Amino acid sequence: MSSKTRSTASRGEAVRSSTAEVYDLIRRKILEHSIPPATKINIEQIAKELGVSATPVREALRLLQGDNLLVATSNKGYATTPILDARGVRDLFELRLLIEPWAARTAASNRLQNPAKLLMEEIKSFDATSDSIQHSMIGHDSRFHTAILMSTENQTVIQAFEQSHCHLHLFRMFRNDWDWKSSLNQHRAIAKAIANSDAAGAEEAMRSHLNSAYRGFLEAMPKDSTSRSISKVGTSKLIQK
Amino acid sequence: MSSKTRSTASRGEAVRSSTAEVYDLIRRKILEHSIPPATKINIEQIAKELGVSATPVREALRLLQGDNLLVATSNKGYATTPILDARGVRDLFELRLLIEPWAARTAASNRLQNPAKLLMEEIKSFDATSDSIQHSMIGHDSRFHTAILMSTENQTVIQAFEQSHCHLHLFRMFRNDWDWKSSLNQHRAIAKAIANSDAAGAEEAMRSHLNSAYRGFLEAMPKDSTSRSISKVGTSKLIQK
DNA sequence: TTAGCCGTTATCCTACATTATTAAGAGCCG
DNA sequence: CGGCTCTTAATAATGTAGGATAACGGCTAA
Repeated sequence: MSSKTRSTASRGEAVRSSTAEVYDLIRRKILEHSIPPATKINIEQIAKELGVSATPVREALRLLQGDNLLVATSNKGYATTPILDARGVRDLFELRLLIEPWAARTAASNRLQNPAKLLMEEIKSFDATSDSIQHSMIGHDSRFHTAILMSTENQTVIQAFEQSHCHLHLFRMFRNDWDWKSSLNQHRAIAKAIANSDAAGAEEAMRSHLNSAYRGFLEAMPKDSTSRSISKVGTSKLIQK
Repeated sequence: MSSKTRSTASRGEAVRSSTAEVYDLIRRKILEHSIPPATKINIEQIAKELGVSATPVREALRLLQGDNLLVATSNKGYATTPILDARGVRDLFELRLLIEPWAARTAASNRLQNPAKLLMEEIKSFDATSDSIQHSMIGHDSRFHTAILMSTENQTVIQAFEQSHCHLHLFRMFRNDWDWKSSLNQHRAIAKAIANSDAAGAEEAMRSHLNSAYRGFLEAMPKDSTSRSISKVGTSKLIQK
């Protein structure tokens, strides 16, 4: 309580509310996979670790529930979303096949803000950093597909796609025996078609890329569907500044 | 034998929390157009009228914010989403053109749960009730398109589409000079193609229907884009049991 | 082993305090 | 006298603290 932490910070820096701070932190933790799927979230614990009351934490959790990043159960609290089952993967790729080939076509047709340069740089920068394949591959994949989608500048479609959190869910089922070299080649083909303003080629390259990825995930899927329980996080710090 | 209102209601009826109750009510109010667009929401007022504290109201509003039904501004509160501008309408119809023709095709291919019968009944029941064109037409339109989408049974796509709240936004710009007879005929064509399991025909009928609707909305759009202010609701009861 | 009781824990809600925004009015200058 | 700014009070959002209720886990006893 020494100097006023909150009042009159009106020097341009936005006064970030407690709720927004908690929201950003937990959202980041989930998307960075610091919190495993189907993990219970303890309100008090987060409140204590962040030094805030329970109410802003609860509001942040409600926001994350609306974002499809948490599921809430009455009188039981919140948990991260579970691993996708076979049907969920199928539904997700069906959505991707509806949106992303169109996005690639649109990107190729966009001569003013053609994202090809950005895509090439993204592909190049991936080759360099290859320490942890899982993180770097999904990270690259996410940035690559997002860049194409963004270039459409259709906020409605972008929002509809992002709320599916496809890269979060796919990361969770990622196997180390993934054929990432093949994926990278497909990315190159897509980027080249976009660079050449080859709309039909970009659309088709994206479609075949998604089909190939779907087949890969199907093969890697566990056959048993008995992983439904909510695991409780132990004494480990769930949130750390 | 205690007459506690909340405890031991375990006769199958779910014990609905205050937050869920507030959420359902306000959500319904918005989707039923009882609350105009760009209208400020007063927390205390709702809390008082529902006889609950402010906290569950705030949680419900956060959920609605996550649903894209409210927008929040720091230290200023919540308001319903504003009227779509020309770009918003364009983005929205682009999303519809990505999803709905596919949904119509899928519905036509679905021989087990073909929704044609349901669609025909929906069209028939519309002809009867024609007192308030605006409500009945958009209501019918919403049910018709939703039924087709639902028959795909793809929860991911359904969710992505519904979070756009297209019928809410389109209702708000609806004009009474709308050519609803033409729309109804297009619905008949779509339903017939689905009934005949004509996948290509259903897809094309839906596409041309959406194109036609988009042109209609473009013509009806106000040319000035100066309606940006947030109107405050007066002394009228915003929420009524 | 299993059913039932009981203490613990965490969620959920209420009540209150604090902070920020908004609107109205007084004072000042042109 | 009119318009502007600054001040101030009312209003509403945001955060804290604590109590009531439901779920969970371990215990005892049949």
